[in-house]
Amino acid sequence: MSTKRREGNNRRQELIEATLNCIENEGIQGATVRKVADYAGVTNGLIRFYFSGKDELIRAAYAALLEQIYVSARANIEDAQLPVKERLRRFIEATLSFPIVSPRTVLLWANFLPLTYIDDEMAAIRSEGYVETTNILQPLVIASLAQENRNISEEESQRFAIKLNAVIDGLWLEGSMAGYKFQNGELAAMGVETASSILAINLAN
Amino acid sequence: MSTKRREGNNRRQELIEATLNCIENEGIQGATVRKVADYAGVTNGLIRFYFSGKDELIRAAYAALLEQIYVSARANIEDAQLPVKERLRRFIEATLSFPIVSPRTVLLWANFLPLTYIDDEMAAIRSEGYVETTNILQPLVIASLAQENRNISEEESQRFAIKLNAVIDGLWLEGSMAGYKFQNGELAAMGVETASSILAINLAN
DNA sequence: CATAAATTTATACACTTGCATAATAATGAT
DNA sequence: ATCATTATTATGCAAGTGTATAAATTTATG
Repeated sequence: MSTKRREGNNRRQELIEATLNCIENEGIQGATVRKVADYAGVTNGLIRFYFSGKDELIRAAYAALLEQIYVSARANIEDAQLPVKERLRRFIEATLSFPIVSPRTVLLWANFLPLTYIDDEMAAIRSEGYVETTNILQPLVIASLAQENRNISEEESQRFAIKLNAVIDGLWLEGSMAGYKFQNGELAAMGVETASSILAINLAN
Repeated sequence: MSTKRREGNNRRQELIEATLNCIENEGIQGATVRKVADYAGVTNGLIRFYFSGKDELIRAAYAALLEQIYVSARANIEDAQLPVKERLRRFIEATLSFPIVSPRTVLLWANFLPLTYIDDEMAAIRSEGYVETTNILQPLVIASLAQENRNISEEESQRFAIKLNAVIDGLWLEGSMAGYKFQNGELAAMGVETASSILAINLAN
């Protein structure tokens, strides 16, 4: 009676990846259901079998993109054993390295961003992850400065977090769009340098 | 024989503004020739009278947006009489204030950006202005540091410019997308603060 | 194997898209 | 005022859009 799911069936995930590839290459305008189906090597009707419609497909692709970014950003900082300054440094380095730094990521990000101002559900997907990311930096800042006996107010730590976040975002943009300017690891090093200047602390290893 | 242009005829500029308004509200997908015509209060056929096609309209709108941004960014820094540090400070402040900092500007920027990866002519429009902007910061950095008897290499000044540009871009994004977080002038002040930290110089007035 | 369920394709439809073209209105020159 | 030029609308069309539906195929299960 109970219908078993066929194993190895990852069509849904394949369609999501095809959507991201299609948007990367053709833009959000060019990402029609037929072209997405082409990218996935199936016919367009199949999309309606796995998704209620194009809107749900786009939303799922956006959520998947943000998830991929968050996973990459948090890589190597989960280890609670690490010194906080090292965790902060690793977070900056991960965010300023491949695959977050890439034309693909920034292109997908730019293509989806306007949709979050038009579609409430897209806005919700964005804000979910936004809170998550914001809450990473501020505690690391507070802890890193506390290690140097610098106790700062809640407001100060928030401003530090905003500044660090801005540097990271800006370097991410530049590195993604003009990657030829930077050698391997140079962008991440500049991020750590700048963060050190802002916090008046030495984050380099 | 010579056909005089009717005075007060700014239809072309109106259509460009209508395009920007339409993209801001409906996204690049929603910006069809018919909707743009609606925004301008004319019928869709008229667009083909002033533009060879939709592509040319979009390109003209993008060029107009960039021009508006550059004009705002360069406001108040042209005066060669001003001390260089003040010019640098004013550039940062202008870039981190309305109208550059606004949901509209960041939305339009994000909507156009992907097109510059698909359409070569759009790419050309972007790179024209890109060079212009990049060449503002670096000379100001060199001159500002020289005033403090700090002579730096070409490479160093370039890295400083990239860092400053990153901070400005990142704060611009944050301020445009989460403007409720900042009081009047707070964002610009944070930009000047951060730039001061990066350059190890006092830019505040 | 036989049969039902799950998956995929094929086809059609109503609607939107950019663009072309002709008709109409407004303006300028003589 | 008349006429040519400029500006604007009205209408139509071929191609592309998302979606619905039924047919066909593959897979799982007895």
